Amino acid sequence: MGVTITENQPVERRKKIAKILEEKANGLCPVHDFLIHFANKWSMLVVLNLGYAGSPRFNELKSRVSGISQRMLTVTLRSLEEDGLVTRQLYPEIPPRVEYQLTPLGKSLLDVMMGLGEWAAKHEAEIAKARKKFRSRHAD
Amino acid sequence: MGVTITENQPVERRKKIAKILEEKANGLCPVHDFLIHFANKWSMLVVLNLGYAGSPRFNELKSRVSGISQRMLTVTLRSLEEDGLVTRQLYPEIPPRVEYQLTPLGKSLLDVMMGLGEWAAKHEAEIAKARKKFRSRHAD
DNA sequence: GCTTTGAGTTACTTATAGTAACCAACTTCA
DNA sequence: TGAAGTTGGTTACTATAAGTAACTCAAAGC
Repeated sequence: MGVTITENQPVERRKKIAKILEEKANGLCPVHDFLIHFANKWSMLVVLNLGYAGSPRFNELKSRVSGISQRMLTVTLRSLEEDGLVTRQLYPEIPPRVEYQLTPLGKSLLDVMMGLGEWAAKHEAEIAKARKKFRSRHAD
Repeated sequence: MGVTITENQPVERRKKIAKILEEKANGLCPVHDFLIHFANKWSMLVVLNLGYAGSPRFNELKSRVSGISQRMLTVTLRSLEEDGLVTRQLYPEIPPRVEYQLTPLGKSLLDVMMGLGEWAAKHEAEIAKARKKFRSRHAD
């Protein structure tokens, strides 16, 4: 009843996260370092979409990830490839055919990302409500 | 053995995510809409740090979230407050005292974020290896 | 030859992140 | 008296990243 939600989190888990966040390998904690590359909407949406699309071709992926431009899809895919989350298979035909796929590492991240996607979908209305409230309070 | 990791994901779950990503309320899918606000390293790191810091004051949080500037912390906290993830408690003293705290909504997101943090820590070395490999292949 | 095709580039504009200096108003110390 | 320190910010500016639109390549089809 008066129990807060974080208390559902095992204390051990919270302690571990605290430790990770304080840890610094070559100047940055691993979470920070990863988020620098990955914490942007296109990377996340591309991983999420690759999760159920199999091994789509470039344009197929482009039409799935609604709103993304050709350039940003290229940039995002290169970055994911660099981090070892995605493979790029080029078939040297003309016009070219290129297929993208999650690596095992990418698939393991997908599991976590799906949680985030589900959270976003579940709490959509609550967030919208909060924004509305905030804006009416801060309107002048 | 030859089984890929995504196959560990129940098919039902993948289908649901696919549906969510295609869904469009006022032009955007809820995941996209949420990520526009939240998919940046500072928001994620602030939520993660608030997760174990209780209700820290502004400067306390600033020193925890390593590398964040005063301005970006302010901007990030306002955005989190707007989305209903964080509360801001101002005590009108001088010098001022302000305490930040995750809301229940913020705490529910924390659960998911901890998964992401743990993933990043676990796969740090693998990512570093992939980056090195990518760079040596693409060096000219 | 002119058009289409897929998977990108390139050049350019706009938005966001990052840096450094400044502020308010009260307390402490000299 | 008056200079310096305190906290939680702003403001003005620069650097980086995202977004937009036009262009490319090499072959196939008309």
